[in-house]
Amino acid sequence: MTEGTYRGKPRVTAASIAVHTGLSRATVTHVLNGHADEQRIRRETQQKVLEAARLLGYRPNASARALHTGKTGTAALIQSLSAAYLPERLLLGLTEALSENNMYLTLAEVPDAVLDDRSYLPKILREHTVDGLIINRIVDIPDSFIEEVNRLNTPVTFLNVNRPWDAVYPDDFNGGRMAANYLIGLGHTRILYLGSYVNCPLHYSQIDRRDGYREAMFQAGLQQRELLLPADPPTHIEALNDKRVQVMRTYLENTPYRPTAIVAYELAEALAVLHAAHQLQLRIPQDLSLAMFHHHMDFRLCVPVTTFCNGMHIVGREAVSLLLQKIDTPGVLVPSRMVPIELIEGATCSPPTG
Amino acid sequence: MTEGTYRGKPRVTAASIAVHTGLSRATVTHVLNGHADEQRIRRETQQKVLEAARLLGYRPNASARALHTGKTGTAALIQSLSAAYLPERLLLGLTEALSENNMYLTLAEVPDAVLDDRSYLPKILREHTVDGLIINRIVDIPDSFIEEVNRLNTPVTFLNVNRPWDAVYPDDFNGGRMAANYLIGLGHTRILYLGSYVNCPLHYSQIDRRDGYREAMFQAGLQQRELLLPADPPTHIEALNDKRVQVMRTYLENTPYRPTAIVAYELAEALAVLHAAHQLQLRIPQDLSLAMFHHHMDFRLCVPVTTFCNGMHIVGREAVSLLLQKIDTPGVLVPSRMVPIELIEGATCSPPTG
DNA sequence: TTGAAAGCGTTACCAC
DNA sequence: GTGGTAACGCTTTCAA
Repeated sequence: MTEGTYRGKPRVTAASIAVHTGLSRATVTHVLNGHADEQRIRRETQQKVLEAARLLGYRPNASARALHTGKTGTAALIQSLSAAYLPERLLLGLTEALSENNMYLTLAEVPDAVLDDRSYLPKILREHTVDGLIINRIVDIPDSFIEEVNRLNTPVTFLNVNRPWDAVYPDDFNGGRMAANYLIGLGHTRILYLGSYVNCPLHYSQIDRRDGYREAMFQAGLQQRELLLPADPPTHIEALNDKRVQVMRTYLENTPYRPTAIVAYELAEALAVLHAAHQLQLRIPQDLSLAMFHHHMDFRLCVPVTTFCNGMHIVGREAVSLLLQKIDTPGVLVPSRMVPIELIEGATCSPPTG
Repeated sequence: MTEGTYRGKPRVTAASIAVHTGLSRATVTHVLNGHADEQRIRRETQQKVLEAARLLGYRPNASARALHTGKTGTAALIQSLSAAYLPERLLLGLTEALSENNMYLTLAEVPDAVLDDRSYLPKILREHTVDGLIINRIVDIPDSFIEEVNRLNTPVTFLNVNRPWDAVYPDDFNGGRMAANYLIGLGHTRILYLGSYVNCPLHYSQIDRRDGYREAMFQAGLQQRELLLPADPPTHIEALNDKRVQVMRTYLENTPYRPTAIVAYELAEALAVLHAAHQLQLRIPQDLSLAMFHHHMDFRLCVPVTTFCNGMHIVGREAVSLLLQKIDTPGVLVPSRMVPIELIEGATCSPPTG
């Protein structure tokens, strides 16, 4: 018996079609793969094959093809379970670009413990399942992990990490400069950079945005001011009396020469500003301008906060393009690509009054 | 030559190990698959095999295994490109549960156009690439699409859609009741249900939450009040003068016997309430209590809004469990599972004052 | 304990 | 134009 079964129904393979049409397997696959004309197969025969395929509900078996071609047609997105940064647009950019190349994205969350244990590799890396890996901003990737990955001989691209090779990430340094210069251009001189304390090693974006801000302020001959809010509230209870808003309010109340504009590292900091300002009856933007970094302009906030957008959609697409390049010509180091930050004007910035 | 090459380096297969150790292929795979003891293979031999595997950097080829077993070890998440609802916790629940069963999640976004064109099936459905499909809340799934999917003989689970079979979704009707009863329990009598107009067919959750609210109010002998905000602002310009907040404010200002509590359909509606209340100098919760539905308590808002949480993490896990069941015993209809809504108390609800 | 061999569904080369 | 056939890497049954 040459035909397997599935759920009681016969499994339809290329062979089934051959049997059904009375042709050979080769002829069938030639037609199915579009080599029909090249092989000068009769129109009539082609029709017969296609008709049979449709009739029988033939679906090619991807595993079999993969076994033969050596390509699975998938890329894996690897990220740490606890600290995943996966905005919808990033996901969209990745799947979209992969799909345009007839590939799929496979998700592989990695428990953090694994990253520390140098002897253990996650299953997706221990097997030969994907054509390439996209490693997404694993905080403080251990060298041992990178080493293991390199030994795999599988093409790898890094996402949202500022490595010199094989990475795609937003140009946050220039973003920081842009944000500061934008406010300077509006006439502000007392501009605060607002970040947060974190419990883990700094992400490059935390450094670069701030440094870009510093550079712009320096160039303009303005005094740099920086404030760090307490770390994000980890638990429910702490959220109830949000320390972060409190710190922000205290700062705005007590600082001599109160800033007239703020560059916020991310949405979380911007929200703290909005709340503190509300509590202090400071009007935005009349009394205080606010700009932030984020992956999109979030309309649901009801306040269109002027946003320096880190183009995650493009980051995703570029990452795929870089990965495909590495799959095509393996073994070469590709210079990293930076994606420009883009300003989306909102309603929270205006020239300083008074 | 029996060994293929990849990037100039020899490709390591089970055969390589056999050659390297001087054993047969079968012995090697027996050891590799843990059938060693069962096959009573010498300890010493086992060691030799494992050692060689480690040394050569052997990684089993998933395609080859899949070809033989008929299982690829992946499930596809199918969703419409435009209206994807993919909270992180849902994704986490899915990947987590799949990973516990040694499976992966493959993402397959489907352009909306495809859903309308009954003759066209997305690539992932046209091929035999995954063991099962998880179809996520595709707004208004056309019957023709369901029909096509059923013809595939591939196990399917639906997510966030209230179908009687093969679906997993939050119990939004009971959620609506819970929310209303919670506020009633606090002593409120003037409770508003707040939704939004939408441009597409209603999602079941929009109906069920409201109906649950209605039922609870009816049971308590209280008057039902409902307000629909204008549709979400689609463009930047419209966001600048947010109609939604305006409508909300007008309502709160002008309604006789202003509600003392509001049940909001989702975060977006809750934010409109928060902003309108601010503008009207209404204190929350003293002057106005607020509860909403969402997939988690969003701490970044700085206001811990009392949240009726739709347990997307569990929904994801249950969907996988249901899918696995369908993969194991194909062809049977499985009754859908509803996931209970869970209350997470915040700081926006209190007994009415005055 | 170990080895030989068949087969999974596709592809592609090489005869006819 | 068409039809054998080997190969991809793995699993599993059956002999030895």
